[in-house]
Amino acid sequence: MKIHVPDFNLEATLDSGQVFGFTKLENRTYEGVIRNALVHLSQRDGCLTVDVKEGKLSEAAVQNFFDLNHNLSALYEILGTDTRLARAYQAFKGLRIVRQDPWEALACFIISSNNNIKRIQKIRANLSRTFSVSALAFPKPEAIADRNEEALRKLGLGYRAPFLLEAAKKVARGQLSSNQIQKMNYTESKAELMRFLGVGEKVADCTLLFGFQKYEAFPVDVWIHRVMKKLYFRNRRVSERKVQEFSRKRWGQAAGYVQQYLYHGAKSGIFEL
DNA sequence: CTCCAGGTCCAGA
DNA sequence: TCTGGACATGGA
Repeated sequence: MKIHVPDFNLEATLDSGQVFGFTKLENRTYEGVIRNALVHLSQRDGCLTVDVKEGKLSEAAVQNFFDLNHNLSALYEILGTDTRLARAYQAFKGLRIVRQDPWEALACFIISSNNNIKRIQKIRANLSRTFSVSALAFPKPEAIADRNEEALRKLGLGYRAPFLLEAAKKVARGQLSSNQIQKMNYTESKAELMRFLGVGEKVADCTLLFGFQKYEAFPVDVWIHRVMKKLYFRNRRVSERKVQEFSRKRWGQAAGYVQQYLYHGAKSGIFEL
């Protein structure tokens, strides 16, 4: 399958820490799962090649997964007119926020707390290999809910094992209905997610942004804290809470996208932290 | 050995 | 409301 993508950056999208299930193979090809289909992905200029290895996948599903129908002109207006953000715009134009499965987003970001990307990817792979029907697909909540804490600890979950187990049970039981969250506004849905043990502000924001397309969410992790402190607070001491309030007020419905460009920029070194 | 990683929880001001 | 320390695990 070949898709014309005039405004898309596959590498920035998959390498910016929003998904943990894609691995880079040789010659800039990515392997991963989109809506239960195993795919290989590569991009040459304005053409995205989707090689479906297993399962079925429509072009519309790919468009949906990569948020390709989202007009980013409002975002580009912000990035292009703020001199502090211009570098991220130049470097990553076409980076899009993937529409992940909500349960996978919740689970992976529970795992992400006080952890590093390599280990998050590894733990996710361990979960898929051990509990899922197909090797690279993220396991259903039921498949994890049936296990015990010790089984999860063996996969490297550490002290997060009970968090993931409880989350899986609640979701499997239908206590986190995606439809329900989808209908709630940002504040309500965030409070609902934060009822889960192991889900604080940051994990809730990531889940809402990456799993529920609540674009006003602005996850503040150590990198965002650092880069925002430098760019907008003259390197003066500022709390995560203040950074979040400032950013959500300044960027509104584009906050989540701005955050993703800032995060990838901070980690790539373009802001010289 | 110490420090850190897309934080969160808990206790004590 | 805000701050400091503990927390599994593994790599640097």
